[in-house]
Amino acid sequence: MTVTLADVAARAQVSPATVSRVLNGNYPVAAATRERVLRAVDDLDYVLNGPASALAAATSDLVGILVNDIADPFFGIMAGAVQSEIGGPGGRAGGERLAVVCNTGGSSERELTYLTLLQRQRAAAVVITGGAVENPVHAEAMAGKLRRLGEAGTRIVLCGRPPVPDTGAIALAFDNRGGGRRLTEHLIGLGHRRIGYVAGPEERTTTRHRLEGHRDALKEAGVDECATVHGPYDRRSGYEATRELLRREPDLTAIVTANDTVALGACAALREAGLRIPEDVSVAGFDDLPFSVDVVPALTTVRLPLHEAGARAGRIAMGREPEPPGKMSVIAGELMVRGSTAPPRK
Amino acid sequence: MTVTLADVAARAQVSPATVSRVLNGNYPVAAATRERVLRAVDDLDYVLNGPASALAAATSDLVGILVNDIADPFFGIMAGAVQSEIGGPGGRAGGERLAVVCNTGGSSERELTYLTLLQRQRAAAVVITGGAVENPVHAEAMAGKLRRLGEAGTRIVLCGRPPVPDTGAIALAFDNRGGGRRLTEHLIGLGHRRIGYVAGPEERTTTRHRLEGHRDALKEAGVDECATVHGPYDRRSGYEATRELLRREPDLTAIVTANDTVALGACAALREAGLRIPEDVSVAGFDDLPFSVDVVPALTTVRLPLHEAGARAGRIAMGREPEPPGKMSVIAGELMVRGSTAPPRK
DNA sequence: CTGTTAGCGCCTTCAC
DNA sequence: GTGAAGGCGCTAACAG
Repeated sequence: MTVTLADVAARAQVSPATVSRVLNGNYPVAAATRERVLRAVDDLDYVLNGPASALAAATSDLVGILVNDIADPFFGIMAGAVQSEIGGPGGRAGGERLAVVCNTGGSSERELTYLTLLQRQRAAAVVITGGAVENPVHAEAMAGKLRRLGEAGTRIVLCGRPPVPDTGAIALAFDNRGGGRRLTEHLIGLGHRRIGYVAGPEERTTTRHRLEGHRDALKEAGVDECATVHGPYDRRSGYEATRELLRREPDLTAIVTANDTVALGACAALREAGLRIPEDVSVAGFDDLPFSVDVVPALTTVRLPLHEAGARAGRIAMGREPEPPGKMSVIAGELMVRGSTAPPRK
Repeated sequence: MTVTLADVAARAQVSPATVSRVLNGNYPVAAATRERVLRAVDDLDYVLNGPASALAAATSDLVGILVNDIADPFFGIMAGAVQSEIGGPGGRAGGERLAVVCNTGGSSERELTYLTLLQRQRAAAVVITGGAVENPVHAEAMAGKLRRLGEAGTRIVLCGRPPVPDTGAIALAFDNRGGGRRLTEHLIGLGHRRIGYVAGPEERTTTRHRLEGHRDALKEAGVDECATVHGPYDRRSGYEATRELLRREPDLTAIVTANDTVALGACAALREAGLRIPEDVSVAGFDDLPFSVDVVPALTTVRLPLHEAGARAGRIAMGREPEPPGKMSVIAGELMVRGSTAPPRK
């Protein structure tokens, strides 16, 4: 059968409690005894039973990370950063915590389901990345779930979405509105007046805030809004939405997109239509994913410090960094002007 | 305090055993009773205690996924695919299994550490993605660890690395050698004779196999090997290695790289040196990541069916797809000829 | 510093 | 179809 802590205790001629203390290192144990125990562990190839200790100690070494899509670098970068900060000393027996990555696909039901699953695991913490779905019913359910998780002792950090009041969750929000605004201001500054917009899916905070920033900039400059098309945050959506935009507004001179991935699709559609970037049409993205500097022309975009934000979320989740005042912090984006935007042709 | 199964039982006026049976659905229970139990669960907002059931049942709902770097789409795509196949009916109480993603950073020690951690969690299965480190000591340790994991009932699937004999692990290996060979054959066919190679880190199966394929093609065509530089699988390495190559072999007409990400760095270095792609120098990648079709010129590369491979690994890990004969299957890559390669200038 | 004693919350034979 | 009882493997007070 599988070797247990009792077997180790027997071989080391100590009590099970002592073995437990050695393994968890949270208690003074004589050096000689520790040696003996460690040797026994080694001899027997003993591996602690995680569920058993989690049950007895009422905590676990699991940290949940909710993402829309782990294959998307936007989320992959944040997840990796969270992960890099949750290990190290501090946890039980070795201090290594494990990251449970949950792909929600952007569905609010799956989000809730995964939170329940993590609650079931008695996760030590949960980091929720990406924007939220804006729907009163779901928001209500979400708030309740977060509250219960928090009461059960799970620390919750939102990374890239607005706070959820009265839940105890810490929020690190990106300044999507400000970024969207600066992007469009940049275009207007170059002389563009007909600016198409490929937005993300509706009913999502990220989509709304970026779009609002865009509209703020237009309004302030007294420029009329051109066409806006919504779609998922993927390349294909950028491609199709751009074709649609070109159909509806043949005279546009610039396109702002929901994010860099969408921008890639937009560029492909423009080229296919025989339009040059940026000579005929300027294109702007959002996020500044790693590939964005390598496409030709390099993409003008808003850099979001995804790695830093994820790392910070991880540290806060582990209690290794103080919570921001008011349990909320806004992370700014940085406008990156590159080759994909230029003044419009006369 | 936290509500337990006993509380639910009391409220539904049944025994704890019955509640357990309803929740796990593995046992006949009268419809009326089930109703009552379910209502009580709802009323009390009861959430099963995962560690407790894992302890009692000696199994868990966790599936481990080892990756080098989750922020790299190569791994993100596979991890997402695995994840999409491990849910659904079959597990305990709801059937949802959780994916524990472990970033090894390519370190063999961390790989071993994570396997131990997953063993501790009594993971139902483990999928190990990416190439292996080729080092006798580590290989030995690895084989032992996999064997013990297997004996403890954890199913193991290797996705993208060669088999480890006598461990019971299933292997889905990519045909890196064949892909590398076809890529170089393509270049030779275009007329290239001075082909530089930016390889991945040494002592890794992926690196070695791709390089061997390259050399096989050279030898068969009677073409001398030009320079080869090793480095990590990242953009920066491609950039630096390419500068090094240009210094050592100014007359090269093509560069083959370890993967698409490295190819991006190579392209940047070439452009910086005032060289046009593909007019002055052809560039080829490997993997066919999503962005590779969007860079300009689009990258000639070898497409690996990452999503399909990951999904299959997930299904095999869950016992939902029969094991390949001989516990091993080779997955072919497909040569994608695009704009980044062309005949050399005369 | 170390041993003893109770559980942690659930599942699973075994009877009814 | 349902209840009763024991134990999964470990930890956390208490004593000493």
